[in-house]
Amino acid sequence: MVKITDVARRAGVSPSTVSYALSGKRPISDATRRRVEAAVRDLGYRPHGGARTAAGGRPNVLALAAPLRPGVHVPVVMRLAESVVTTARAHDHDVLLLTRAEAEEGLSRALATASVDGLLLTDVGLHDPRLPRLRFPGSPSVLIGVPANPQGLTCVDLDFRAAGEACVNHLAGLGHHTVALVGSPPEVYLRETAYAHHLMQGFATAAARHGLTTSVHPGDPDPATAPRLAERLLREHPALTAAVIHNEPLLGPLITAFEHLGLRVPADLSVTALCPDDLAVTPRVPVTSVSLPADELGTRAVELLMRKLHGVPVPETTLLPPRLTERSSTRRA
Amino acid sequence: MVKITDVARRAGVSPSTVSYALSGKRPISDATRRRVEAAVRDLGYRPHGGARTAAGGRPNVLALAAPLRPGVHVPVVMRLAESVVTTARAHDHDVLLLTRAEAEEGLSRALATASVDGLLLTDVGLHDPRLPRLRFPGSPSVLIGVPANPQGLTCVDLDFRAAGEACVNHLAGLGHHTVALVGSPPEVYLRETAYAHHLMQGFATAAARHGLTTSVHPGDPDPATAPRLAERLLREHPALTAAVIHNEPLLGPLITAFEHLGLRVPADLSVTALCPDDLAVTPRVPVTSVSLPADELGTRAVELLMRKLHGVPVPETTLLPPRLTERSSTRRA
DNA sequence: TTCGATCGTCGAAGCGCTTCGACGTCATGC
DNA sequence: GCATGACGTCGAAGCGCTTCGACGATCGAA
Repeated sequence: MVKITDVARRAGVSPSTVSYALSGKRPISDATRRRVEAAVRDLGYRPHGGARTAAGGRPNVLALAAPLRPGVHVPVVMRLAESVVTTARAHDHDVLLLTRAEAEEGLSRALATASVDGLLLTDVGLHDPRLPRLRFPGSPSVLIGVPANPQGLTCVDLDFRAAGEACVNHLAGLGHHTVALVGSPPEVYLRETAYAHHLMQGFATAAARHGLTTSVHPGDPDPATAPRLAERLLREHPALTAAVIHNEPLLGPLITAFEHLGLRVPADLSVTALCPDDLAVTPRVPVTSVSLPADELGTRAVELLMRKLHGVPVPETTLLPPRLTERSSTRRA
Repeated sequence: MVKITDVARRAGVSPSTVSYALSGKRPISDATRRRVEAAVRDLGYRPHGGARTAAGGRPNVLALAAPLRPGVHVPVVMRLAESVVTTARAHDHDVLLLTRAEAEEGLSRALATASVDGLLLTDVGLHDPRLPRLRFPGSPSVLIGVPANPQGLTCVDLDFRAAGEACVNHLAGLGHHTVALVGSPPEVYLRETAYAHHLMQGFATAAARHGLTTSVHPGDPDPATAPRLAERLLREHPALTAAVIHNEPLLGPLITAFEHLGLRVPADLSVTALCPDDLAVTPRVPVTSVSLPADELGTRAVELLMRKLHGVPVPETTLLPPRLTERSSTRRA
């Protein structure tokens, strides 16, 4: 292992000078800096992470607590994870992955052992049990999701409330009167997952404003259940002319199921979805949708966290405005 | 932050005694050990990770290089990741997540900065560019996947070759003569991903042995393409009576597509799959399948790595034998 | 010309931990 | 009763790095 003294010797300077040349925390002459950089390159020097941290530096690691709970749509989580890792790397940080059982104990451990600088949390519940820990000073964190009381926290998410409203507004604007929301799997609601709650709220609020008749249906994520669900929707709500679908695995199958039941989309039934853009264009009928910007969420979350780590104040809640793209699945009633 | 000297003071011993009491590297009297443990509990002491590493300890972190390349089935990767994290935690290790761009540079960085103890690699190619690095001593690693030349490496995977053979043997045993393999997306073959290659080999070998007529079809992972693919298969191979499907997103849709074309499964077409068990039971017809034991792979990989880290010799290649479960999608020709 | 103020560099100290050698204290075996 | 070794504990050194204070050199302002 090549260490800082090796670099120092080769560059003909002292170790502290090498340290300063690399960190830029004190002025170093151009000539010296170049010699140091050359030595670093030649020797392939990498500062020892542990030593750096021990000496009061930061470990340059973020923890991503992504509990893979039942009902979450895995590809979206993974996309988020990837964008988190990529963005973190751009800031010279690595990402420690915490999962399920970990969630609570893992957070404190990671912080207590000083092995991470900050925390990123996904799958936030309205009354998430992890929250109390996070309000403690000295645990810089960013939630991807907005709990019931975001005070003293930093949260970022798609504005699901506004997203729900946007879908309803769009449908109401097209003259629809009876609208169904096909949402996340029941488990997601049972644990009061924040986004599902906000979406439903937005949906309900906008529907009430427009005087629409609505119904809400948690959706089993198993595509095989789509025909049953479609059939039930039509039976229970004969006047149904529009649906909002926030359930990735069900989106395509549900449209297919409706069509098998003799409903043409969008001629007889208008559909809007809340899902990643690429998924919206996959079904036979490209679906009018509010996009779920997993990549941007990851990026934003990391950037907020980096700012916190640098002591820059950040807003308590950052909501990305929903972007509704009209495609071929909605039409005037 | 509570440090080892605090614990020492409270327990009335020296810091070194605390260290030994906790690590067990030297004998400590029961009484002392209990006092130390009590102090640790009372104070909520956690050793500082960086300091520990700096002082020659190991960071207790594994790196998981899971490049999320096009064509990989995300849920399987995620499942693997989760089982890796869980198993690693059971060994008191954390997991650093490396992704795409990272792959090559990230590996050396993680090792060079002494921030990880070992590496876990997924999505292994037959001639994976990461291999040379890994044969170097001082980079303990386990590949999840078996490259063309596993010499000097440690690999673990489902025995995809045997899995391919098992599917074909099963179908041949039922009297089928014309069998199609619907495989991974083209990208997967283009980068010579190990598992896809081995599966195809096993498929071909067994088919040859049984004198079957075969065809191989990479499958687009977009379920919407299933009808087209089904139609093409039947057109090009009118004698087709059986298929092996190794393409998770396509499995259900393809079966549906066949049925829409008037083929009953299994009456007219027998289908076997290579996929996680829970996916096999999802389609209308539960599918005879060789299970893809993502959990077990993750667990095995971590355990192999832990053994290497402890200096215990491990086999070069560990292949999990395929387990074929008969369900309702295959029948005598 | 002289006096600060900067600039650029160095040595030493210290981060929290582990580990090594040393040293007292007991049993034990003769 | 004494050497012997194992046991249990301690102090000091050191891991590789950062950071602090110091100090000569350089430079502009008076």
